[in-house]
This record gives sequence, structure tokens and C-alpha cells, in this order.
Amino acid sequence: MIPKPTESELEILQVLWQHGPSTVRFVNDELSQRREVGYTTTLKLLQLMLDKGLALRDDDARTHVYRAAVREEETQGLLLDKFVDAAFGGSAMKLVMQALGNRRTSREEVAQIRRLLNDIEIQNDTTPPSTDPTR
Amino acid sequence: MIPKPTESELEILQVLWQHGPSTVRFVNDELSQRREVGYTTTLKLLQLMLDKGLALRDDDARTHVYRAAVREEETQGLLLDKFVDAAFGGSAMKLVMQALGNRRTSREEVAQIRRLLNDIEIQNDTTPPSTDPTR
DNA sequence: TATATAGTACGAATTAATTCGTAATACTTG
DNA sequence: CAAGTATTACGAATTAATTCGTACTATATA
Repeated sequence: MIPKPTESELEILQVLWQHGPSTVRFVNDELSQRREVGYTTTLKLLQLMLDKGLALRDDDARTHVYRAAVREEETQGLLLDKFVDAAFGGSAMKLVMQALGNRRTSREEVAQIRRLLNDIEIQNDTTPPSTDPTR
Repeated sequence: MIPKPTESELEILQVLWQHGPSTVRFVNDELSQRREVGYTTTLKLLQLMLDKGLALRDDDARTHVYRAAVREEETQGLLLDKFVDAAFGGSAMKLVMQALGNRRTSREEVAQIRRLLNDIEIQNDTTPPSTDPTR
């Protein structure tokens, strides 16, 4: 089981996912572009993430290199589930409608979602929904 | 500006949104169905929410009645924005794709999203996207 | 009316997350 | 090599969120 990352840990994971294995210095520079943050704060967070199993590190050299220990999509999926429960009473549908409704969605994006919907329809035809009344 | 509710506050807001104005007792009973929670804990949270402007109360009678001071959709929108930033690097698109991809979506729901996409297309034709390269 | 019950207020303990200072050590460079 | 610089380790302070105990007051009921 992967632990749920905190806000700050997630911020760091974003850096690691986007840039790959990184030094503390690099991560800290990235974070500093968004907000004020001390070097040792970033260091400590990375060390905690190592303990929790959110990050791995290569400490062969004096300057350690950290990388994400959890996959981006998997982590996002976990967080999404919790968020849907917490903020949308469990309705992923409401979330999607709100996400699409409340912001600009380009033609290309609309097309992309349409393609996904087509795939889902095919799935629904191939593997019809369970009729189990308890679900 | 409405403050960002914490996890517990959000849990309570869900109750208030779903059931309307409620006593502490009622809210606590609802929460207790999901998890162990003391009465005075719920009371304190509602009082804090009152202070923060997340809830309102009618204290004419001895037994106070609390109600949400923030609208459901508006609050969800706020939280969604922050969540998209925190977990999906700002890409609402990625979130939607993941939400649709990672769970069962029924025919009715697919149809509903299609209708929304049609509306969006019409918007895009009526009000073409900005060509500002910085956005 | 006296006792039990239900409610509010609020301080304070606890827990979780974040932040940073300081010491020790390894590297870099004049 | 000596002085300055960068890095790690780690304790501890701070802040934010949650939880609950206790005192007090109002209401219900025996």
C-alpha cells in the first residue's frame, strides 16, 4: 500500500515526475520558483518521503539523487478517489461535469474526450454492466 | 473570499448541503455513521466553521441550528481548482481523462457528458478561443 | 421541586505537517 | 593546505487541525 502524500510531498513528487531523478538543490530551486522555501526544509521533506517509501535515493555520491518511488497515474488515481469522496460525495460524474463546465475546453480536448467516450461505449457493449441490484 | 474548508469541515458541509439546516446532534449522528466521533468534537467544529464564515446558525432556541454559509457548487469549484493544481499539475484535462478512464461509466452518464460536450462545441464556435500565445 | 438529561462554551491536549537552526563532514578553490 | 562553500543529518520549534474533558446552563420528567 502506498501512503497518501501530503500537499508538500505532492509538490515535490510533481517535480520528480516532471524532471526525473533530481538533487535536493534542484528540487529546492524548482519549489522556490513557486514560493519561499528553505533548503533544509526541502531536504527534510525528501528524507521523510524516503522513510515513507514515496521516494528513493541514490546516495553513492555525496550529493544524493532522489527519484519518485510511486507512479504518477497510480498516485493521481488514489488521490482522485479520496477527493471525489471528500468533495463530491463520491460522485465522479459530478466532478467531471464541473471540471468540464467551469473552464475553457478547447476543440482538441473535446475531441479527445469524445474518443475516450467511444471507447467506453464499446466496453459497455462488449462487457455489459452488472445487473446486481446491490451495486 | 471564502476560506478553504479542511477535511472535517468538508465532511460537515456535505451533511448540511444534503440535509439542510441541522442541529449538532443530527450532524454528529450522520458523521457517526461513517466513523467514531465525539459529540463535542462535532460541536467544536461547527463553532469554528461559524467563526470562519463557513456556517451560519440560528441560536434563537436553546438547541442551535446550523446551516451552510457557502454554496455547494462554488465550494466544489474552489477545491477542484486547487486539487487540479496540486495533483494534476494544473491540467484539468488529465483529471477528467483519469476520472473517466479509471471507473465504470454508464451509458446514461456517457450520454450526459456527450450533451455537455455538444454545448461546449457550440460555445467554441460562437466565441472562438483567444489566440493569445501566453495562455 | 429535585434529579436526570441534553445542550453550549471553551480551554487544552494531542496529532500531523511544516519549517528551520545547528553541527558535522566533504568538497572546492585561492 | 587553509578558508570558504555545499551538503547531509537530525532535533526541535512552530503551525494547523482534530479531539475531547469539564464546567455551566437550560429543559424535561419523575
